[in-house]
Amino acid sequence: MSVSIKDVAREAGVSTASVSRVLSGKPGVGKATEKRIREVIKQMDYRPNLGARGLVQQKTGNIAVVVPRGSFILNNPFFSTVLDGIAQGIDQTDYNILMSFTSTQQKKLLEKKSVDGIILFAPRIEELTLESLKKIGLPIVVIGSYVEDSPFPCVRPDDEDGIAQAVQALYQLGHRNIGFINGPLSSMHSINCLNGYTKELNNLGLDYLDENILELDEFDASKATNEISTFFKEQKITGVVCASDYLAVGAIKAATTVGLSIPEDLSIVGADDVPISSFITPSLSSVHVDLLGIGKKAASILLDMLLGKQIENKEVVFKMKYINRATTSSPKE
Amino acid sequence: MSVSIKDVAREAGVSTASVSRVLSGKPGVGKATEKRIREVIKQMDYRPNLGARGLVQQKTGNIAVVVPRGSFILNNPFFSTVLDGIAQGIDQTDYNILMSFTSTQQKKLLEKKSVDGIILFAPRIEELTLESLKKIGLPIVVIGSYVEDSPFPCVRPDDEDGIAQAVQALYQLGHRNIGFINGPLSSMHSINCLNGYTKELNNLGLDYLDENILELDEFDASKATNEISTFFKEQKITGVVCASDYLAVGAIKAATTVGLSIPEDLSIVGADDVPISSFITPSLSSVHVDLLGIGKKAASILLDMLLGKQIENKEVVFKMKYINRATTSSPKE
DNA sequence: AGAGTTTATGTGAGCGCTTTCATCTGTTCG
DNA sequence: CGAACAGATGAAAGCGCTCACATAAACTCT
Repeated sequence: MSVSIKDVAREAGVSTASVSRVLSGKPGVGKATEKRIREVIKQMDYRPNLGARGLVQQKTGNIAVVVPRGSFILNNPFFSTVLDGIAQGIDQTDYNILMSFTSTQQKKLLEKKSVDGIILFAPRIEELTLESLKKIGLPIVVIGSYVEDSPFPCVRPDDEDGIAQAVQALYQLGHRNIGFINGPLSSMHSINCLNGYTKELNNLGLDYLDENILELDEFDASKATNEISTFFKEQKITGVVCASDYLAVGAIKAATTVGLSIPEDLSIVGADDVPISSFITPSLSSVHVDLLGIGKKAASILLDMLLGKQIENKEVVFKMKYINRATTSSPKE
Repeated sequence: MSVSIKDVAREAGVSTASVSRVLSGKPGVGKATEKRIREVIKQMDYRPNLGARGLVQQKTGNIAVVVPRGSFILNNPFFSTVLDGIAQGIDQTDYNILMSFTSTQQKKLLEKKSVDGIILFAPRIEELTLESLKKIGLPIVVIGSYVEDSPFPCVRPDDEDGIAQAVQALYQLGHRNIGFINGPLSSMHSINCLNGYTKELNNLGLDYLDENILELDEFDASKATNEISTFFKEQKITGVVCASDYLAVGAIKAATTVGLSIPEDLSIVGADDVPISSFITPSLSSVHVDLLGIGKKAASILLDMLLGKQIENKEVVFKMKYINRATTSSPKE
């Protein structure tokens, strides 16, 4: 049995109330008493039991970060960078991050009362999910997918504009036949990217060709190298933009496989500008977005909600910016 | 105010004790009563308050995963893959993962009573840390760095043997002048790697040359490309093994920068075989280890400790295995 | 100096739950 | 048919903490 507030109180010759006051920095304790209490606390190595505190204060001190199941997302730097941002965002608070991986664990968390709020990584939110989320009755911030009538604030990159920038960048380099490798349209991100691609094509007066688009089942291109290879063989595109850096890395590999050299034969642009992108060979042209900032923002919104503040912006969109690196160049004559 | 066990009890016309019994699957509740209680629970959408339960049961239901501060580690696939393993390991239990980033947050977690056990990612454990860890008095499993007299079980890859395998692989390809790019020797991992390198050189009857070794300040080679470039320019090595895949990616970039082509002019081997390694261009030869397994094992050990079981193996070492890919070949004549 | 005010401290209830113990009912069996 | 027992249920204590309230002590001001 570890030392409790009672033990400290007894040892210091005061009531538990006074100890509690010192602990939570509340006023109403004499200088001398406070000093003595602090000494006893340190000397006895006393640590407050958060569960008990939570019980009376009606909060847990935890916020859940829930991510879709599967090693893919965990390994995805998009996720880890945003998570890092979240961590930084709550660093100065008393909150802890409770990780939750959907499927089994989501239930655990959400079917019990163990968090005060939730940050949800969601590629997409369906009606059904939305309903059950509402039922939870906790502050929720969504990262990634804005849903029209969602009551939950959302923070996400401006994918649509990002992809548009990528298309435009290729156009300005002289490309006229620009392909697009997308993730599954079941994800909002893919939908936004596709919109960006289509719109910008339109803006530039380029033809939209179905065969220039490859839609993969997953964002993890490692499984799709073959598909991408085939895609490249059949197309006469000179540049391709990808809905994520992961996809772009897969594209590089596939292109190499079919004997295309980059960027001479094919220009490739990624999206999200994950840290390693600038770093692989050849370094990847991509569309940068402040992932760390997204995490921080999500955290700060949730924190505000937890404080009961009214959230003005239901949707915070982070601007993206094209970064030119070594996978892009003007097309060969 | 949300619905509590009392509300359920009242609604079902029983005592809270019975509801509690049903909840925790304890015997002693009649068939009919149980059914009624379950219905009421569902109908009222009742969820037990874990904090309150923890209070009486003297546990929190959380285990902490503490990682060193800094985006690097978070972005490191080594970490995320192991974390995934941990998550899988506790998936079937009632435990939740509380993330903790050292510096600020470690304190939060450890200076309060909010977890039952800890999984600690530690590049190295110093005397001082060891002492304070002991004081915590919680079950702790360390990932990464075994310390001689540590009372805590440790699970880690067999870096020493892994690097040795890499050196040997290069040797068998015909390399006789084999370099080594290491992380900071402040980390046990680096020390083990260095040992493996040195020993294997010795085994093979190769000369150990100080100038063939580059020791970087960080494991994040993105910042060290220059250093690596310089290193390559000055050396006449034909092959180099790196203490991690990240370092290897940096080495590829650096080599390219100084005009070395891979693997013709220089063979490169990584370590840890992180998912993306097989995937970059050229695909990276590396030393594979079951990172997911490491995570699972760490979780299962901690779970055992939490159950009060005696841990037999204070140290679990995962075998590594060299994987030959595209960054290695026989040296040019 | 006495009423009023501030400041320091203690008391005790109660947060939502589990668990021990007592009670009550119905069975079994000699 | 009554003792003995097993199973179902409830009453109540208490986990460690906070907080509203009561009390006591020390000032302030006219």
